[in-house]
Amino acid sequence: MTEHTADSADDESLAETFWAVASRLRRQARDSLAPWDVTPSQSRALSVLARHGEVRPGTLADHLRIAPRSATEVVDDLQTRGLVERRPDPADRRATLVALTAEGDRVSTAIRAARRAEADRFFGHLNDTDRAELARILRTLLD
Amino acid sequence: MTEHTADSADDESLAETFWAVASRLRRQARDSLAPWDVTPSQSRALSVLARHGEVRPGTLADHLRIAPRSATEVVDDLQTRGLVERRPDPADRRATLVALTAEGDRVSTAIRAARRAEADRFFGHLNDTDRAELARILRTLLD
DNA sequence: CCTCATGATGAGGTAACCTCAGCAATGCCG
DNA sequence: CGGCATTGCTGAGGTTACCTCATCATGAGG
Repeated sequence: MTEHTADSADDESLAETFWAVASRLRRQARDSLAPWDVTPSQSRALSVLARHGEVRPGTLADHLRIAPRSATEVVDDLQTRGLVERRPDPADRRATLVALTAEGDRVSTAIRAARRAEADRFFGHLNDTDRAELARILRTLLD
Repeated sequence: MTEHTADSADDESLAETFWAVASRLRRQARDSLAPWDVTPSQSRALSVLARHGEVRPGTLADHLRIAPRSATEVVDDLQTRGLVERRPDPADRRATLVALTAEGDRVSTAIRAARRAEADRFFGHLNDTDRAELARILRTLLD
């Protein structure tokens, strides 16, 4: 009936192993954000803003790969926490520009450092060779 | 004493690459479930039931690593779709046993096959050596 | 047999998304 | 240049997959 090769079963458990790693990494990422009381999606938005400077909500949505309406929501939350501000786009009166506040910049930088430390800790269990191999293999999967 | 070499930036991008792969894999998994109109969390529950036979909601929750209350919810959904049934636990009148219906068993088997095919397709882009390496390295990360 | 623990579930909440409508400003085309 | 579709944002309301806390029945130990 379900006569399959040993490779198939391996692939299935490979996916399972992959998800187990993902879940551990996700938990660690979440924990590392705790000190700033910022959710993962807010943190993603902050990092886009840090990388790209002021952008319109729609552009932010593109970078985050979410619907424009959802970007509005994330910006609302960040604005409530005083981490970003909205100002009119001088080039288009329909549009709004979202920019980090000084506090937002500070928090974003701190989170970036924490994220790096977290990745160090997580992937630091591998030796240099394995880390390079993992990076190479993962990139292969992204073609 | 995580004395590490100057690879911090690499580790960060390694995490990013990992998440990019994860998101691609997740999307493929979601698509492969579409024919059965079953959500990912329902599919996880079905697979636990297929593996373990009839279990109590609480046990199901343990396997899924969710709160017992949330397991009740998943079971409700699956029951509405006719994929599982509840029956009283003869050993404890407080408890309920959740079991796959015939239809649930059929769907669960089909999903398992689809999942295997999906994993084949996804990790099939790697040669045997890389696949083995990936599996080994991921397992290393799970200590 | 009385109390505490356990199993399930109702009620209600949250994060992070979504679509669809509506409004204002813009860009283009004849 | 006037009309009209398009673009940018956001209100309203929905979904998924979780959560906690309270409640109620049953079970188990002293």
